[in-house]
Amino acid sequence: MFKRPDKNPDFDQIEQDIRQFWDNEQIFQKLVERNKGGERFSFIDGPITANNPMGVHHAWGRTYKDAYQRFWGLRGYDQRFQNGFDCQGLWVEVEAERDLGLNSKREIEDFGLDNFSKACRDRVEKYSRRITEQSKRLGMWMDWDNSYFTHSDANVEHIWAFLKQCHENGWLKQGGRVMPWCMRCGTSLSQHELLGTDTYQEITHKAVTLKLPIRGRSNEFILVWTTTAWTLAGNVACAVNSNLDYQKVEKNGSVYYLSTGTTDRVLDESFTRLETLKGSELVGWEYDGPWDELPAQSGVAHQIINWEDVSEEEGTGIVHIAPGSGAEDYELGHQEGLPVIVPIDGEGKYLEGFGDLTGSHVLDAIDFILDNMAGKDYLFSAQDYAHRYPVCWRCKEEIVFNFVDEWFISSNEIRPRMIAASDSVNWVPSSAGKRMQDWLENMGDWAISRKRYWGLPLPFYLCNDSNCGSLTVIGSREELRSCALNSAEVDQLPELHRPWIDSIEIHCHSCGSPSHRVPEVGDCWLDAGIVPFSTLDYLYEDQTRNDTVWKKWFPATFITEMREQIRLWFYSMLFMSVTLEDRAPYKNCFVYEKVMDERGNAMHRSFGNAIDFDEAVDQMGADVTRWLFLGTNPSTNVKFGFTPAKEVVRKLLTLWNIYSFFLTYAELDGFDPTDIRVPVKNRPAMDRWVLSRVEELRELTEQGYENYWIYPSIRAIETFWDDLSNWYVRLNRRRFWKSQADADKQAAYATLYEVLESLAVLIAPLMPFLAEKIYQDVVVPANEDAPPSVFLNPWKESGSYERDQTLESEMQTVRQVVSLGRAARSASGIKARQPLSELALGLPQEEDRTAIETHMSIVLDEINVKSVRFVETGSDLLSYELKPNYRKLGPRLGDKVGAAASAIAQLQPEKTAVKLESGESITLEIDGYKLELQLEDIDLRHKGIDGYAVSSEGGMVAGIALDISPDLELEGFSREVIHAVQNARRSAGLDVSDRISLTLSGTNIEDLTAVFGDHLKSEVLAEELVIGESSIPIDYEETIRLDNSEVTISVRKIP
RNA sequence: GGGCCAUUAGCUCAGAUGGUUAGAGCGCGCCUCUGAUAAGGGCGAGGUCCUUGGUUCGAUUCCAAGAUGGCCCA
Repeated sequence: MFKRPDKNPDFDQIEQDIRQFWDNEQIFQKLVERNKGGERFSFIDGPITANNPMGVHHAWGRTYKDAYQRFWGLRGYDQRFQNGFDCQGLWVEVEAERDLGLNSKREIEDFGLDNFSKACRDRVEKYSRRITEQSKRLGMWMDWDNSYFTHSDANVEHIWAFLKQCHENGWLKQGGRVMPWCMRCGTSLSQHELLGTDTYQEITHKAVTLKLPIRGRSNEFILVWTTTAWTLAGNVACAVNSNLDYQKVEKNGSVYYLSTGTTDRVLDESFTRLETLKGSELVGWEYDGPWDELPAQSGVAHQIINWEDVSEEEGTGIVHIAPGSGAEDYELGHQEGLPVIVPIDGEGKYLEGFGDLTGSHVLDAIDFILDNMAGKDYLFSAQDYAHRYPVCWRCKEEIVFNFVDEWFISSNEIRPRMIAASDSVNWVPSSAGKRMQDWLENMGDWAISRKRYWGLPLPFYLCNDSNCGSLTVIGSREELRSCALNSAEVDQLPELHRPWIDSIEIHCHSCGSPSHRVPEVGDCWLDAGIVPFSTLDYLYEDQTRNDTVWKKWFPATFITEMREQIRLWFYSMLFMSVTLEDRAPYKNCFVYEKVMDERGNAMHRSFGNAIDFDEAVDQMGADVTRWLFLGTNPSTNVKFGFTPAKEVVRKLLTLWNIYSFFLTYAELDGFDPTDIRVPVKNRPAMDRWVLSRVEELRELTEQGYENYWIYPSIRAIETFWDDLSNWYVRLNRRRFWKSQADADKQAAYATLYEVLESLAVLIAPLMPFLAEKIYQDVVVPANEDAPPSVFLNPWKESGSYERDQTLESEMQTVRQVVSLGRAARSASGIKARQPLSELALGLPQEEDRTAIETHMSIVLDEINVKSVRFVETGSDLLSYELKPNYRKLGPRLGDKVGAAASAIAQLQPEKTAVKLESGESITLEIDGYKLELQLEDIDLRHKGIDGYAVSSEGGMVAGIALDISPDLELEGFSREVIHAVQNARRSAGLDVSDRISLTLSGTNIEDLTAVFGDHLKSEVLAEELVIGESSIPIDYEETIRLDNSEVTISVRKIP
């Protein structure tokens, strides 16, 4: 039967044991099997990057993923439990490069693309295994042998099909654009890659102000400011805002132009204002470019143009325009018909045609550039300038903006369809949906190409015949095979990756000439975005049938990730799904925030405040980690650390103590839960109350699970087990340890057993280990028919027990009155152990009095009084306060309510109270109106009781009678002695069930034992009570001093 | 410039369909209980519920503007 638990739980050991148990007994497999064919809960896992061990920030999301999947599993829903790994793209490449000691694209190519691809593949295989183990440690249940990997051929093929669809829709375009570009990685970054949290850093650049000669006006210059001096070699124009005012100034003998708002900042010394001009007056002026002598600059006419976005916040109000090196510059240049000069190559080195600059790197060229400008006397000033500047999200090198050829998917046609699809999704919290809408309204074309290696090979084939040059987009491996010059080569491909696939050539769909694949690979968000299709065999079954895997599981019932995924995974899935199926691929999308350290700062390795996942679970345990995450409001950052974890442990110990209490006595008593003979309706009110509370909790928690908003339930569960511990167990302890094995004891055991069983199931998805532990120790040993795991125990739908709301509210009143009574006792200054004669209560509400009468024994016990007296309204003892009931009177009286309030304050409270209580109404006169008031219109508050130590709250008042009769005094003495004996037992090291022989001597002991001897014996499990000197050997003796007596206690254990 | 979120006790955070005494935990001071306890209970100190307007009989709660902080876009 039951085993007594360890006093101090070793959570780590428990979790290991439970995990072992699940493995040995194949519990997860049994669950999956049991639920097969049931209603479906389709979860799609956002792939975790298999590039490093998982961190605590992953653990937050994975806790949610596991909790909701376990919940729907408990309820019998069929699920796929498929985990996903993100396996290719720049982030994997960067880590693989680091491992291999490579530091540029050339070194990768020298190393060999086949070797490099293998290294990348090895890396993701290694870390996917590692993450799998870590996830198991967290308690995550997944079908780990069936995880998906985004570098799989299936994934590649499904993306090809998507891209082909885009091409057929006419959305695919190749074009030159200015893109954020990482010179180290040698690739451009997409819009969403640029926007991550770690993608801006404080960087210091030289801020350069040039004075460029204006043509046809000798000794007159425009002042131009830039923080990217390397782009000056691509300057083709300067822009002013035609609406701004500009100044012509004289300084040190030269004449300069700059905007009025910037003069004081730019010209820190003395200068003379000569003239004010509108920006529009400057438009059309020609000036000498900074690098006119370069071949790349030949034929460029440098002019001042208008641009309304020019502001005065920085610089001079005259902006240098380099369409090859800035996105806005490019747009503007395009409108104005300006030439595009591209100064650098992919590594950041100046191209041919840039004179002495050619071959030097933009990050190293600044000194040369400054010297050169100074030599031409173009340099007005230069100083260090620190600002937030974008860096590569993967390798942290600073990026540049560079004009490159990339592939794009046009977003204009799909935009309204995506907005509509997003609108159909239940976003939790709803602000996530607003963010998605905002993102969709502003999204640019999707830049899908990367000039890299380990990634999706874009299936774009360009005809080798320059007269044709047609683009063929391949939609599947089979199509590639049928179009290939040599189909056998396709059959021999080890995988659909570079470099192997690069050697395949196909027939141009237009002219039949050989066509070659473009060298680019795809954005990794294509890889992740396709999974609602690729993992469900979308291409591999006939989707006109109704019984396909995809039809069964698409769209996902539920997905969840952290908020930045709105513009990443949620976005790319939505894009692809709307393209292919014109609908959202998920129904409920739950979004949470970020993991911070316990003080709310971002976790960084360099700050020393980062916590490794392994360290976290090892030290706090998986259940505690999970509980900490689950209890956080998901729309705020979680403050994660060992200090908050300690608090969680403390809360968990309350639950542990209840479990431990139950097992201790159930073992002693040999309680048999399969033989419960007391039906719930025949049990004491306390039992029915706590069972009703479980039911309330079940309803609330179930809603939390169903609405993907579980965190308020965490608090409710904590409150429940606190009530269970400090109200139910504390008040009912005696029922468990008393010696008679009667129906009352049966009822107590049965009730606590049922509560623990229910609670274990309720919390199982949240803290699976402790829940399973409780279930294994409380439910399984005593019941052969019990399912072997808490997770195979069917979820009891709400309503399986009746709630008793009357009883719940009665108990609420009782607890309120007990609390008041305690406060009154505290005010009396009399020790709680001393019984007193009377608790006087003034309770204005009839139902409150009824509640106290119904549960009188609880009140008497808790306050340690012999009787309760209700002090009736009108009694001289009671004082009152009358307040208007605003809820009633407000709507009825409108702006007269203030006048009514002052009239009520004038009333004589005692008389009015009696009148109202007897059912009569009273009449007030306000502003000439007669106002009739009933009892319900007045908030009648009892304030004090004369002659008692009192406490009052919310209109209730409790008073303690202060007089102590000799009988009461003796009883108080007996309780002191019992308490002292109990302490002695403990000091003697006795077990709670040991029987003793007890010897007492001291003042008044005879009087005491004459009245309370038997009671005393039964309380302390004494079989024998001797007064006076002990004649037998003893195990322990002590003398204690009470108020005005001294008692010697001797204890001997009876074997 | 636009969007989203937050602002409540020393700290961390709940909460109120709008009703006149706004809560918890931690921390602090005093008291107390204990035959489940790494515990528990009571009392106390500590709040302009960010500001200003509006709606309303009544606003900390709803609306608007602003401030501060965070996130996102341009």
